[in-house]
Amino acid sequence: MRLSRSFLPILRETPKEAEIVSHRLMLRAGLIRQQSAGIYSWLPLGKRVLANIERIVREEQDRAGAIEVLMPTLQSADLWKESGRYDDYGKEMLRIEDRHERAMLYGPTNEEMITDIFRSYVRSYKELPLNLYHIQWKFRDEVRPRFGVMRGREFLMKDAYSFDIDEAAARRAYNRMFVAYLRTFDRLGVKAIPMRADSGPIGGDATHEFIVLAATGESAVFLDKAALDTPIPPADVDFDGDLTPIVAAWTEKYAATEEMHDKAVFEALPEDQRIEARGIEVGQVFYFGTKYSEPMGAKVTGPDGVEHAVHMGSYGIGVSRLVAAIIEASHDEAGIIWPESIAPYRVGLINMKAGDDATDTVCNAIYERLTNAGIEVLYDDLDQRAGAKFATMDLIGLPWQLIVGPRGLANGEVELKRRATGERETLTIDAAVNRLIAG
RNA sequence: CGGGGCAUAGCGCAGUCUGGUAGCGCAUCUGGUUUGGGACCAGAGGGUCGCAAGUUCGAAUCUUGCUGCCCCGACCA
Repeated sequence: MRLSRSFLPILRETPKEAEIVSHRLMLRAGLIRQQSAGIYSWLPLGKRVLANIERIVREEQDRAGAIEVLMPTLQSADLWKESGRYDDYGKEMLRIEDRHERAMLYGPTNEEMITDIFRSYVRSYKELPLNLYHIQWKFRDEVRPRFGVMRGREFLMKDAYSFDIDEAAARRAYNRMFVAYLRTFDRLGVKAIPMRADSGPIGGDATHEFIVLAATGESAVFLDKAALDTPIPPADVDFDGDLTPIVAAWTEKYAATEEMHDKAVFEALPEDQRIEARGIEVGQVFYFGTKYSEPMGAKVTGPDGVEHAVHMGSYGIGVSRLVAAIIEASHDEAGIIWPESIAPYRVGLINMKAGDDATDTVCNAIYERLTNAGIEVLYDDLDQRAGAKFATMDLIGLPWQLIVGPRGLANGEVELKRRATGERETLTIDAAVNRLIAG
């Protein structure tokens, strides 16, 4: 994409409403625009990041055997009356009336709807296990939305729902999502640690929150340092096999949110192994048994010829929140530092003297070669001063900057800068292009 | 939902106390000089001062009501 033809409204000054760094940077780098409290438009650069996160989430869900669907944002109140949550949910649920005065709502989550889909079609245990997910906008009318998309009212979430014949099978489904989440967050370039979370009446280890450590995180967390070095399962992990050793490797190390914190256990750890930090919840996995299948009549016939209410779990990833969480965990004074996997473009090509025939020609050639090689390039072809170009490129945080100017071209050279480290290397044009193509 | 704060040009702000022609910086546009870390000079455009009512000869400024937004807390992906 040529900068001259794109829409990248960057801000030099920080709008005053933005308090935390991710929010400031998202506004300044032109990722989002606030439309109302907790409600945002996604501008081109932000949209690309969101799409990249979605892509990785989707790949890992698919790998783990989950199947994508798409449910609507607006739901009928009837289903929620069946589960009893229409009255329980409270003011967080945005209630709407249509022209026929039917009670509707903007979905804050989809357990009821997915359970309805399931019960409409599935009759036999032979069709299990089943895990359906979608990536869709949710609305929760938060009392106090804040920190930009970190706690918005409208947010993009991946939510998966598993259906199994019994608790043992549901545990396996839980483990599949647990492992998928480890891989997903790792690929997104963040360290998200699964932590024991408050599971309400169900008890046990039926739920984990995946938390990214960041100073501006909303919750206090406590963990064993060893959790940070626990290996991430490989891409060829066998989701049909026994995943309990992987899950156990993570869950046996101490890691808990404030609500679940057990001081005695934590302090039994050697002092240099204890980490007290703050974190951002980016995902949660939850086993809740027959909480919805029972009241909503989602049953299958088992091998015993008897109908069983299915055991369910739900698994969420805050896709839009992740954008903010990743920035919180990866930025510096100058701006965002995108992990390669989700960067809106991999390379920022900077033409130091737009309008100069020689530099224009070289830039165009490089742009074409990289683009043809499938590399996403944002080409800064604007006629601006060097300082402004560097500042913009640092702000939007593309992993690589390829700097092309008359000074270097005199020797047939360009400069390649790594955003994360600031390292610069002077290379021939070919060497630089090949380096980027080689990855 | 309790407490606090803010609302003036696209963005950041001054002016409000003490009523009297709406200002500054950045951004934008034009011309020129510049050109490797947010240039300089000259000129220009851009505002129902959040909305409504009131007080007054006169309201950004005083009064009342409303709305929007932000922060702290309680609550939550």
